[in-house]
Amino acid sequence: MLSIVCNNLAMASGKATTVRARVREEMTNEIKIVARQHLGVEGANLSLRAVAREMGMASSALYRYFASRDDLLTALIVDAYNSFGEAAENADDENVQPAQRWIAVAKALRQWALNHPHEYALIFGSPVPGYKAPQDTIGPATRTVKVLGRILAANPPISRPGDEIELPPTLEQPISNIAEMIQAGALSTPAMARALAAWMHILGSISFELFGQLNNTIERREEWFEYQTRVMTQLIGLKSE
Amino acid sequence: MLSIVCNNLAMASGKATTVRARVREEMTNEIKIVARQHLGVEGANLSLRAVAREMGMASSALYRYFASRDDLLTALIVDAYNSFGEAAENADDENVQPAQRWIAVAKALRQWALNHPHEYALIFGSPVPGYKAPQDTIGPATRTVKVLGRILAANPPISRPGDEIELPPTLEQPISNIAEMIQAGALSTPAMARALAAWMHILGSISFELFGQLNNTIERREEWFEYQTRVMTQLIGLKSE
DNA sequence: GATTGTCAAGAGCAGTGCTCTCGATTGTGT
DNA sequence: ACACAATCGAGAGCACTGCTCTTGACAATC
Repeated sequence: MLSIVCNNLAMASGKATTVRARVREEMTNEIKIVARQHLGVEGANLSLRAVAREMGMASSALYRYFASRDDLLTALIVDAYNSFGEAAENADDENVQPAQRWIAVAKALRQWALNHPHEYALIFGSPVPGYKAPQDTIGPATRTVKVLGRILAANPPISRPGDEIELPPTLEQPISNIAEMIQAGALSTPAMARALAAWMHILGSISFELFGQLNNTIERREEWFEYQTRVMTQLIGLKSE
Repeated sequence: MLSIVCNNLAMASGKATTVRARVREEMTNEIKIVARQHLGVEGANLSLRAVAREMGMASSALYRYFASRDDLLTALIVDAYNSFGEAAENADDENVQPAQRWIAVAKALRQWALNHPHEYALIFGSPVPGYKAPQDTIGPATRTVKVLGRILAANPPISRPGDEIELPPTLEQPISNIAEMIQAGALSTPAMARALAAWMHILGSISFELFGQLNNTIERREEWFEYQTRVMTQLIGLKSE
């Protein structure tokens, strides 16, 4: 039954190399799927042996596909980043007013986190002990912020009288570098800085809720999150309808 | 040599019960200290056996003092919450202007997190897998926000024209409940809501930096954090200088 | 058809949390 | 002062973990 799944997926992926390569690719995919499931019920401490057991193979055989447990974790992290970024991309609609655009993306990210709590914890939670994030993760990691950058670039924030807190000169360069990276180079540095603050607020707010800090305080979390995000869009200076 | 340390500390602690009780109390303290050190170099996966090894005793003997590894972790979490709250309390100076007060506390919290990264991860990072936060933690957890509440209560935020985003009616009650809890009941609910958003921004910003998301982007992190926090105080409506 | 590369399985090592039992020590009541 | 009870540390042991190495079976290639 495994082979059937493998063949189907191999067909879908399109890469028509040798049969062996296709099977191998499908095996690694299967492993990641099972590992993701185990991550969902077990938490961050993923057991290779348990994954192997569920797949009906010896634990040692897993090492043909992933050099170590950290390697498997890295693969899951990359996938999580991509899935997170994809959620943002799908939620973004260019035909919507800027503030609503930002809020919609933020809500989609929160919903993704609620649907994939352990994968969210994998990328934005405390780093796993012996693990060092490899270079593979920085690409997919920028995918999400690029969506936000697109919103900012398309709708340059209105200047907000009274908000002119002088940006320290030493921060000018790094902030404008970030603006370049997310392809919103036209933004003023204070606007970019406020947008970054809003970004950190989004992640902080999601983490706060997901990691249990909101228990026994606020129950209407969706509304609370949306309200907060709307306040932050006003801080950024995004026009609202 | 261990007994000497124990006696000294027992003298200091003052509780003059039986010798056995004092030694026991000091043993648990000693265990927590060693565990904290191991937490610092090893990360979240704390090894009871390693702690016991370092203390020169059998791993099974540890179970005389902590019923399980989770129990030891809980003790460390409670201590961390208290230490975190204490840092906030010490940083708060009533004779300072409101915005600067808020910023000073925020900076102190960030500094504490930088000095105790693993303890910070313990309380604000992803929850450890099989662990359920017991009731013991909610008391020390509110200690920090009460400091912020004190600042808000002593300096009711000025109303900010243009920021009147209607707070959803369903949020009125929970928000004012929070205001009550942190003893800032006089605050308006929108002001309280904005302060909460600022609080989540602080934690999000610290986590962002501490968990490595800021790598290769911003180097002047102290200035960056302070700038952001100042922006947020303006959002709250705290008077500056 | 023989060779080469790939794969899964098993045994084994060092480590983990945790339980149980067994002496030894200490504290307390008579 | 003595006996009883409570406490404590150590050791063995169980089931589990990540990981390595070796062995044998299979498939692709020349």
